Amino acid sequence: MPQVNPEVFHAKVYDITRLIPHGRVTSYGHIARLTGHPAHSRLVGSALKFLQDPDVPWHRVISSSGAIADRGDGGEAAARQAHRLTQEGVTIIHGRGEGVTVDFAHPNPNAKYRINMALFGWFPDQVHLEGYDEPNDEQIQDSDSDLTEPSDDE
DNA sequence: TCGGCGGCGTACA
DNA sequence: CTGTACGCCGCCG
Repeated sequence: MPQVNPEVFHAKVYDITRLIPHGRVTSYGHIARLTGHPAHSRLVGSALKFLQDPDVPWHRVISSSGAIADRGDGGEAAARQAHRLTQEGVTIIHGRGEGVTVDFAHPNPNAKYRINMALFGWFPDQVHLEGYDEPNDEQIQDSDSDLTEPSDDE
């Protein structure tokens, strides 16, 4: 397994996220798999967290359980995410039934938003990324040819 | 060096 | 269904 190149990994996460179709959702874990690092699901969330590029539809990435991840901020972030998805036509299951009107302006901290993954899930086995050698492989080539140097300078 | 802590995921009770 | 326990791995104190 190649080491994780943070910059490449983040770039891949953003590129893959950009490929999620309008009105569909996928999971952190699936994006991690598509980057070639299936065990880095948490890093996917981390990458999306400090995301600033408005061109990346971060709101289309949810937990594999179909629930919108709770950021522990009083439910505001999750509410925003649910709201944006609603605007895309994604049905948010809120509480006891589908199509329940949600007051996104006053999110309930205990509110949990779920999505029917069978309907809106987008889980391609593979995606084509431009600018990378191989979809599932980022071979560390000459980028770090400093192996002649022992790591004593750090 | 160590120990928590994540926009997680899976397995079980 | 909910709650707990781990594994995961980079980051930060």
